Amino acid sequence: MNIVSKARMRGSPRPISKQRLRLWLRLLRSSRAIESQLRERLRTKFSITLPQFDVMAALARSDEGITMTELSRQLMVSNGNVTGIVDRLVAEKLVLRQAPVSDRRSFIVRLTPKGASQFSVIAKAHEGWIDEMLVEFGSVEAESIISQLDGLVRRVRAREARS
Amino acid sequence: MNIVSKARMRGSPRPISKQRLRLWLRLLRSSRAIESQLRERLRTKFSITLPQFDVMAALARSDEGITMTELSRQLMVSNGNVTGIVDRLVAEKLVLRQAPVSDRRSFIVRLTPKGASQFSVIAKAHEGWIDEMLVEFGSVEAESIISQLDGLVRRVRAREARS
DNA sequence: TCTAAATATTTTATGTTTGTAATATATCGC
DNA sequence: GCGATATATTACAAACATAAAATATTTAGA
Repeated sequence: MNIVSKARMRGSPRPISKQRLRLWLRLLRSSRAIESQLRERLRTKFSITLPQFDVMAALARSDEGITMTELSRQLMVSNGNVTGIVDRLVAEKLVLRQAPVSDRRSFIVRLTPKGASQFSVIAKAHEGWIDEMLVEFGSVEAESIISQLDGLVRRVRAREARS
Repeated sequence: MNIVSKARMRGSPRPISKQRLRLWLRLLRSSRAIESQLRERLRTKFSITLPQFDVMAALARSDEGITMTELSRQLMVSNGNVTGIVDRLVAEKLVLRQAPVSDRRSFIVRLTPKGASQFSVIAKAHEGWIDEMLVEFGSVEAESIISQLDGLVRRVRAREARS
């Protein structure tokens, strides 16, 4: 019998399910805190929204560009949604849609040269902001939490597929 | 000199700033994965949105109700936004606005009896879902991550105040 | 004390992002 | 070719952010 079960038997006010709930609330609060910082800085320093930056980051990872569906999958955002974000980036001439010859249903989205060069500047600043905000996390801690969160996401996705 | 700096000197492909960036991306991905699960379950099982649930949860923590501004602060959501969410909850008769005698600028928002009783049912299910999703986190791990995330939020808030 | 400026609280206005559902078009399997 | 599937867009409503406006309170100064 572990410490937690013993604690519950003694009527402790902190059963494991409450602790997990607290963990979730902290996870949520941290994400929101970081997101709102990023959002504000991207807006004031670079006049771009966070979702738009996220799209550009996904595109920057592959030279040939990626499809709308793949974009939606990577950003964990509905596909109907990606359309609007890409539309605005296209209007700014930061990305472009290419019709691939193989499949006329889909579009390949790519960074324009202008988009790529702007992105590299913004990404550098972005990395610096994150580095500052997460400065208390050392290498070992970071890797440990990363692997735990990966496990969490796998579990949630499996659950999702089941339902 | 620590391991990380040594690794950087040898030209390692994983400097600490990249690790922190990865940590941030995992944090974001996990939150989104959990959020989308919660959102879907709240919608299908209880016909309520996640933000509406969040508001009810904040209200449930204090019997006397709280002001719009306090609600906005706790949810980390803009105040202009809370108005709409509360409006919808008022329309459903789950919460009500009360004008306090002391300060006629503000409103106290409270759960109605109907809201309180519905919330307690939903909250129970919610806690179970979280418990399942975070099942891989034990008590010690959870507390450790919680305290690290608390530190992170403090740091981000301090940074925010400075700028 | 009394009034004007500063501050606080909320709502409204506008635009972007989000989700779900429905639709249009293209591809694939049979 | 035809039905099932895949890809993207459109339609609609909720949620979000920022900024401005409306109202109430507090503070400071004459």
